[in-house]
Amino acid sequence: MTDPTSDNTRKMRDFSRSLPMALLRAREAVMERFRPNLRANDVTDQQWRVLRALYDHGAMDLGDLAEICCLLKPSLSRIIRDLETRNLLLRKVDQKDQRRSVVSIKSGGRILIEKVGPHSEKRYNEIAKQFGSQELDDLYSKLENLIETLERLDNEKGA
Amino acid sequence: MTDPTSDNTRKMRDFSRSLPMALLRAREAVMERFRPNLRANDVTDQQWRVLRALYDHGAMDLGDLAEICCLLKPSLSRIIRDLETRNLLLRKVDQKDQRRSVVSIKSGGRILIEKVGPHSEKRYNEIAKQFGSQELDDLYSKLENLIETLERLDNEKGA
DNA sequence: AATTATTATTTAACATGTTAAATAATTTAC
DNA sequence: GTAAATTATTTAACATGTTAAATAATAATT
Repeated sequence: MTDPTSDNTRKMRDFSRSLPMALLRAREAVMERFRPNLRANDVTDQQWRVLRALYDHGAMDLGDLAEICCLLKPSLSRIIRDLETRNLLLRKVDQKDQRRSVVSIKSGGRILIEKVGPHSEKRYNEIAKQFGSQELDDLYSKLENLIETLERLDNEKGA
Repeated sequence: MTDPTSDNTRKMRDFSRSLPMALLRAREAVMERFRPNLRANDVTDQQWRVLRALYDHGAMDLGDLAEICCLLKPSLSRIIRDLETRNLLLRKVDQKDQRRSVVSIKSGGRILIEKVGPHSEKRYNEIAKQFGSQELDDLYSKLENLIETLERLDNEKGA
């Protein structure tokens, strides 16, 4: 019974059939299509998310930005410092609450988004074509449902 | 036209409606359920994947392990070093090809898996109950389809 | 058989993930 | 109004992600 492949009578789901792994693999498979374009323009995935969120939604404090970008605050803190140095965004202290920093995208950042974005759109359309727009929309909405279900559960317990 | 929220006539999909973001959020929402149990037993997500893969699939070389665990080789290299130190796995040089290292789980690792695994199963069942087993299976299979579609495309181009 | 190309893994360097603790401003309670 | 609790952000320390380059062993060429 020392052979690790020997039957352990399935008390647990097989590793390769796990939801977190499937989500991770799917994301990697998708991002593989977008990364070359990002890297060619000297932005990481996370830097892109930050700039894109500010471009789409306007100025925001760091807490909201972290939430929207799905980044932890310490990570965001470093990323903002870097992007500010590169003159892609502007940061100022909120005068109504001086704990808060509010950041907004600058023209350099906008130019970058408008250069990189359309290329990403093309890649997205390729994916939609191969996988099927219907299927893609359906997948997207199932993901949203899952997220909502899980977050609702959290809030009930947390309350 | 300096207001960043002003209409930019949708040349690009809105940031928050992006597939990579949805996949990321979904994964985070799910992992939130599993992490406390992992952390309480001193394993990171990635260390868990490695041990779990070896537990389920038996001894493997590092290349295959990286592939299965969805880890880059430099990351895996460090993780293996750490887990070996903690005596959770065994590593030896493949005598037929001395470039390769073959790793296998040790009894300490098995004990850990068998301690942590069942708890994770419970969490998984909670998710299935709330979201619906049907829905969950369907989501899972759509993810698999997406992964396959994208990887098939890669291989055609790469060839 | 020696040279070259390829393959498996590691090292190096820097960006990000993650947790806990530190800072500093604001709010609550007293 | 001041001490204590709360909130926003940063720092610190270590694990991992990511890319490029180094190492070392094998395979392919000649």
